[in-house]
Amino acid sequence: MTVADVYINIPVKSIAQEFTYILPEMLSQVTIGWRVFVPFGNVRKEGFVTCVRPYDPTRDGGHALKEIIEAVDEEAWFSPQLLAAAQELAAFYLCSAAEIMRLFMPGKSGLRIFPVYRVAEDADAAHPLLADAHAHAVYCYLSENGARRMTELRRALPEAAVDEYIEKLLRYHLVCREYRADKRDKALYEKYYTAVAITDELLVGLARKPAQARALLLFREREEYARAELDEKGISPATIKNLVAAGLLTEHLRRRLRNPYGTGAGAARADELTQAQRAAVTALQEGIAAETFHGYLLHGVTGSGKTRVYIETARAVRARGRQVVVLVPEIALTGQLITAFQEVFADDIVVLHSQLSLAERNDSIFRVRRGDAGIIIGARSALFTPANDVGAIILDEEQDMSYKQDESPRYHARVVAEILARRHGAILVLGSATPSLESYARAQAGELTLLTMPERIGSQPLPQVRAVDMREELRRGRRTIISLALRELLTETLARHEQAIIMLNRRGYSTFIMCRSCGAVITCADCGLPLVYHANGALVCHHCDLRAAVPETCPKCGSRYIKYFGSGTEKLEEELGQLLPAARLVRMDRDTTGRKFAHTEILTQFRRRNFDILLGTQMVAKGHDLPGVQAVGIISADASLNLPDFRAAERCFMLITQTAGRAGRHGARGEVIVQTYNPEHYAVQAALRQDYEAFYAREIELRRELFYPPFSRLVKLLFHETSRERAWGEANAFVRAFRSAFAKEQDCMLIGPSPALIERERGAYRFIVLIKTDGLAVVQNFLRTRGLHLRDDVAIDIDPTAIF
DNA sequence: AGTAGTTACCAC
DNA sequence: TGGTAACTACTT
Repeated sequence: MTVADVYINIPVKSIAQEFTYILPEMLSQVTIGWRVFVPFGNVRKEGFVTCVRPYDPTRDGGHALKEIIEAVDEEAWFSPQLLAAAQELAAFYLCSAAEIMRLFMPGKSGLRIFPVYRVAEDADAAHPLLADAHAHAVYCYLSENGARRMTELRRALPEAAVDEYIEKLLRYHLVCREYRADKRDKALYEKYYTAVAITDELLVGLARKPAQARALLLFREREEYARAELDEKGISPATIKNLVAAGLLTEHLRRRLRNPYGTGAGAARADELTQAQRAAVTALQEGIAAETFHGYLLHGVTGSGKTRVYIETARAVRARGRQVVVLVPEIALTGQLITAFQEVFADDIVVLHSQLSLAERNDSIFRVRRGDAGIIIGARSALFTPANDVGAIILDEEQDMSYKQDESPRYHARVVAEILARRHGAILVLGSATPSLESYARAQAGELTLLTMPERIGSQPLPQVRAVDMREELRRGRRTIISLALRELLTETLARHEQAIIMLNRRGYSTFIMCRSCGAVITCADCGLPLVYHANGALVCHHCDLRAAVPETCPKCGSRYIKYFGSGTEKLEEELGQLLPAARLVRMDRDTTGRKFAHTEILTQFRRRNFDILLGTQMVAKGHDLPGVQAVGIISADASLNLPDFRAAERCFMLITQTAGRAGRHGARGEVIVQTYNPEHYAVQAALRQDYEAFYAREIELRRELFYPPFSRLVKLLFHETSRERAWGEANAFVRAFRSAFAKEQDCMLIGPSPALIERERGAYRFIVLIKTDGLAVVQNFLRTRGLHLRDDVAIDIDPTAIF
């Protein structure tokens, strides 16, 4: 007898283990990496096969084994390498393997599992419950029609309170519930037609069937038509049907792949590579030829042409027949990358990100698996394409914090990319104008090969960056968001018919509202964060999206002196409108980009010069190529400097440098104004000079002194419980255990427990314990042995981006 | 996650 | 005593 070890596709810690099933002979094709349909408890679930082996009585004899019901696909979903990578990731992030494997399929599961109800075999038709008219109606419907879904029952018996009576019928075992599954991958098929040889004789024979003759004539011009094409040409379905019946046309089914991005021209106009680009490409080509893992850090200033290097990398990988994954931090950035790649690779590209529909993602994956497309472009989820022979993984803007997923499993795309690249024997290319400290330190240490592109293409100068000291503005009595200098720059820019970007990293109108009498800030009832006032009149919690009305009186002291403080993008938009009434403004923040492709629309409109000023949160700063922009204003890049976060300076430096990089990429030298309350801060200073090395040199010393990454790795533990005391107690119990186990280790520091910034969430109190270590594996093992990863009240975050 | 079985507590 | 809500154990 053969058995299979299976992970159940349920993202729950307490069943993060393999379950053994009998593999029936019918399913002998099933091996490692297949998706299967299995009974689990009283339900049926999707599972992933991790091992197929002979029955072993000592191991499997302890309990009765159930049989695998079905295979989900016609082939394995996971190659052995991908399965191994998933297991390695699960071990690293201390989550269940199923949680990682779910990432590899659109919609987290290949099956839609639903219950159906049917009359039980041994049902007692004389049961007293059936005296009830409703119960009887439901029972009769099921005995006449067989197993039926709840939705159908509700529709068929609207009077009968079906939900309630099904519950009762189940309880008395008159009806039973079973589970069926549908494949969620709904392939789209199109009908195609081909004709037999069309002779004149044949057409004469059809003289009395003019519609059929007309249809057949079409096939003299072309061999094959799709159903829709015939439809367009006015051939009726009946005519087609008759021709098929007469054997004159043959019908074929072909899978149609949805492709929301269309296909590109493939008309590559190849500009000469710059010297720096050539050097980088040559080094990368060597790595590609070796077909073993090697990591590169491509450090190129904004406008140095990193995209071109990615394209040449992809070209070299494709020449060897291997696949390429190209990641950008946000869906909004896929657009321009796709355009650039389509010029070279035409339809050898698939796009994958979470905003596509399930069907579109499934079709994209199908194209990759069939080998129709070798270049996968997308946001971090595109890493989890079941591609079997990847030669290069490229992360653009590798420093971007959105590469970290902030819900479970809390993976970082950079870590996942490296693990996958090692398994595939692929190269890893991390590209950035402002590399993360972690990556730059690794490059310095020789773990990654550093490729530098210090100049913009065509010797275009970097923009000129000036600081405006906002304390000075205030002293001169100017209280507006826009400083005098920025206002002048904008006026000049508009007069020259050029475009400008203004970045203010807070959305909404006023960022908090406070009582003037008692100083109480109005906070979110659910999570305790200050509520943000929006121009539509609502108070919004930017964490949990709770909406509230502005209170008439202070909830604490009852006074009526409630005032608005702080400025967000909405107020900025209003002020700009008053300051520059002729300017055409467009705002881009989370509130204006809710819809699918809204980002792209705004940016396209702006590129077409339908607007003069693009204002928004940090999303305006991210890598968009906007040729008309000569001026950039950064309203308060240093607001984050006050946060209790060791990455505050890094964030500030990167935000200024990245935003400034949008200015003057084509033609004249751009101008940037940075409004700041901390003009002498080293991060601001270095950003003004756009001097990455200077910033790095200063920052890395601070990190060394404080034992923060890259000198340590962080593990964040979040203890959450409905009872504040229990949460606090559990956190402290862990701290005691940790301290006694690691008493002698100097390379392991523990901070906390301390209340989380979001003190409450969904009714739970939250405490944070932060571990700094240079022996990450030892800490991971400690957590595993103590079973922390199986506890429902503890969330483990390896390499957290936010530590509060 | 989802279920079935158990316990606790209310109404009568 | 019955009926429900809250809690717990378990899934191969």
